[in-house]
Amino acid sequence: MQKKLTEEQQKALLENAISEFGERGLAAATVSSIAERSGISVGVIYKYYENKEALFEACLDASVSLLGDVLRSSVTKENSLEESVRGLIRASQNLAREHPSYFRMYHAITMRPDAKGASGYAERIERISAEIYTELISKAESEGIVRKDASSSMFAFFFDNLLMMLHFSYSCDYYRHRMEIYCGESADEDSFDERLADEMMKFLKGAFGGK
Amino acid sequence: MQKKLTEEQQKALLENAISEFGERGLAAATVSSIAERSGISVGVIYKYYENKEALFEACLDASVSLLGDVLRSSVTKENSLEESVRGLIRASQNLAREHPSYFRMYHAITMRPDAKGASGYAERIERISAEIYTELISKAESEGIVRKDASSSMFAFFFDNLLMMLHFSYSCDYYRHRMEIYCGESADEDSFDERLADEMMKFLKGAFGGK
Amino acid sequence: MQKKLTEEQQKALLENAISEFGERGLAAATVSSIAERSGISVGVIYKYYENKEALFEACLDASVSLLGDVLRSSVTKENSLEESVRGLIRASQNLAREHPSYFRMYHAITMRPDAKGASGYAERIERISAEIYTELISKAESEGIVRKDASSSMFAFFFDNLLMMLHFSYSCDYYRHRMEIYCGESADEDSFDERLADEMMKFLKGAFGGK
Amino acid sequence: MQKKLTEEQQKALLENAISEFGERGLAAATVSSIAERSGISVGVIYKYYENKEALFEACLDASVSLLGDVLRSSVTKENSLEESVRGLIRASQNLAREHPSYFRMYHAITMRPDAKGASGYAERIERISAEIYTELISKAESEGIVRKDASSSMFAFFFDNLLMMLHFSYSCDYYRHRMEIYCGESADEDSFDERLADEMMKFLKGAFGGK
DNA sequence: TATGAATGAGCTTTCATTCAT
DNA sequence: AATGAATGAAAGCTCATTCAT
Repeated sequence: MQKKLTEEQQKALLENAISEFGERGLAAATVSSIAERSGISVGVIYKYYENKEALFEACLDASVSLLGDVLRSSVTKENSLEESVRGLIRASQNLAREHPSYFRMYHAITMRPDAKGASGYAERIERISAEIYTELISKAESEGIVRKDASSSMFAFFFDNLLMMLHFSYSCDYYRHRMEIYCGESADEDSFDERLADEMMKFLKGAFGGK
Repeated sequence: MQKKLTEEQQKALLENAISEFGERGLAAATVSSIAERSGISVGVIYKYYENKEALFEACLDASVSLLGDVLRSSVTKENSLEESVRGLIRASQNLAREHPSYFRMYHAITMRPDAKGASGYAERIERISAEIYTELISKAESEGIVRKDASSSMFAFFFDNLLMMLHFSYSCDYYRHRMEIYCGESADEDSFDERLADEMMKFLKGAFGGK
Repeated sequence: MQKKLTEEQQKALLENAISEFGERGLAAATVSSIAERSGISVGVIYKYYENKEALFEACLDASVSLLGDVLRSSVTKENSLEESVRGLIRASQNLAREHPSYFRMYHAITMRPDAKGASGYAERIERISAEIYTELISKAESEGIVRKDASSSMFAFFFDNLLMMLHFSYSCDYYRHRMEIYCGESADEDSFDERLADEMMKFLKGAFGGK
Repeated sequence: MQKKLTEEQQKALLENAISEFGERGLAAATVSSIAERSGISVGVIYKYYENKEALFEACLDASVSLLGDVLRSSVTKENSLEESVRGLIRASQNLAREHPSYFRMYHAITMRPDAKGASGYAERIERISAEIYTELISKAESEGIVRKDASSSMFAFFFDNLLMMLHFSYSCDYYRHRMEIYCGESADEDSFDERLADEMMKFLKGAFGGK
């Protein structure tokens, strides 16, 4: 017995919970498995979180925060639009390789039918996206690259969709496998990520550049 | 007591199971709820499917088949490339509005970490996509619209990603909400679907047409 | 596995639950112990009763019903007031010896602080007493034995108090022991019950008859 | 951290434990709630009492002592028999209104089926009663009021029963409600207590005076 | 010596699965 | 062959008790 969960243990708890939830989903994850992974007792989890649901929410929070931080930081004022978008893609690839569970958590929410939980998170998560896209659009305008015949909001939607699928493709077994089918077996090599980023930039430039 | 589950009852079972799994996910769905929805007994489900898992797999199979059929049928030889792609988009929108659970099932697959289930399904599903894309590419070639500087496989991947997100956006609460944030609250009006299809076509034409 | 809990098993379940609750009280009683005593599985209890609380309520109902039936039947129209009261005492003694748990259940409710549970039962239980006392009072009036200087409602209260303590004295270990201290070690002999009834009649006659 | 629980803190602990046990019963009461009520830590309770059970026993002891003290003191040598009995009744009413938990504790003992706890307490408690009744009887004899045809031990038993029910009627929700049904809704007014005492005296005088 | 967080056994409840009818 | 009640393993959660500080 220890006097108190150390800072590390608390972090580990959250990290392990994210893994468990990411792997099994809210319903199938078990609190005792999370406790075991974390080397602590079941009971103590309930000292920190009211119940399994609350732990899940905390995991979402943590994931969303981290994702937000990383993605936001790749869109700096110094970079050009093109550099920013490429930075976003590369950061996504790296982050998803390192913390696949964070994205799987994200993926997991989207299954929930309830407006309360799911939609509440939608707001929270999209607020991050919004910040990023606002920045990108101002860049785009200052660089004079704005296709006039397009709905910028829908194009932003498509862009975000592509990014999101990139996240899943790098973090969920299924999507990774699918990506390999499309893009070849070299999916875990490092150069692959560069190549994919290149192609995605081409795709986006064409889409946004218009004719 | 009935002689045997009729064809209709078996179909209803699958349909209801898809709804239940689509709504709650594998873990949270209950066999007895499925039985109840279907107006049959729990016991008989176990005569047709070894266990809950097997029923789930059958639902995946059924969903994938149906989606495949519908999507394939929207890419006919008679149509031009543009007509085919637009057909794919419109069919996806309609199908997802009518049978959201089919897509949610699809979504559910992607949660599974195991190579057995997930990867097996990846093959199965992508075989369908492959057929479609083979057809599309042959159209593209015959129409002389092939951007030469692009990796066609990766561009196909991006295209499929966009389509997939379209599916989710029309079938999962979370993604629908997100789409509304991007594209406005009119998301359930009929004209909205047309408009979105238009914009998506523009996006794709730019991307594939390149400069 | 049986097709269905037989009528006997259902009765046994209730009976055993009454014993368990009577012995340990609501909080300390365990559902699995009740299942074990009854030779059935835990799960099936939840098919018959929504939860432990509901089972407890059902036990109260059953106890109260039985007590009511027995006590009511000992106050028949044919009997005189004196015979009726004595009948009530003797019936109480016998019933409490045979079904101590029924009275312990009764005793158990009285611990509950909530007006909802406890008071609701108070009404239900006292309705039974009310019927009995109404009958007794009409007998008393017809026999011309009514002390005029007394509050009949309060005297009824005292009488019921004495009867209640009689119940507890015959069904709870503590009260039995206490009765033995007062009335001698012969408390479980049969003649003792007769003697006690005699003395109680004397006590009551004095009280009600006045001087 | 304090040096040692002060006298007051120890008393408060006992007092609060009595309240908690009185309100919830042994099983439902929680040690940490008692600690919280008392402004001390859980751990220290285990320095003073081996376990929850032991604390409960100590609470019983304390309750019984207090009740004994108060009741004994209302039967003083100076008072006549009648004054003493009335004093006992009035003291019971007041005490039960002020310290309902003490009586609920007492009530709680009676639930315990074990000879160890329950019977041991019976002895302890009845020793107190014994002292009181010895005093009362000597008064009765000196006043020449002794009904010769009655078993004095059984009559004492009945008398104590009435007193006990009085205690419960003033301290437990259930019994209070029941008393209101019998004696009217005015049960919490002060004059009510007087009236009830009067009637009880009449009842007892009749019973003991006999014809 | 007091603290109060950690422990983990144990309780209630659910539900996949079985099998007597 | 279908039924649906019974089974019982397993989960979430609580709280008496311990012990590092």
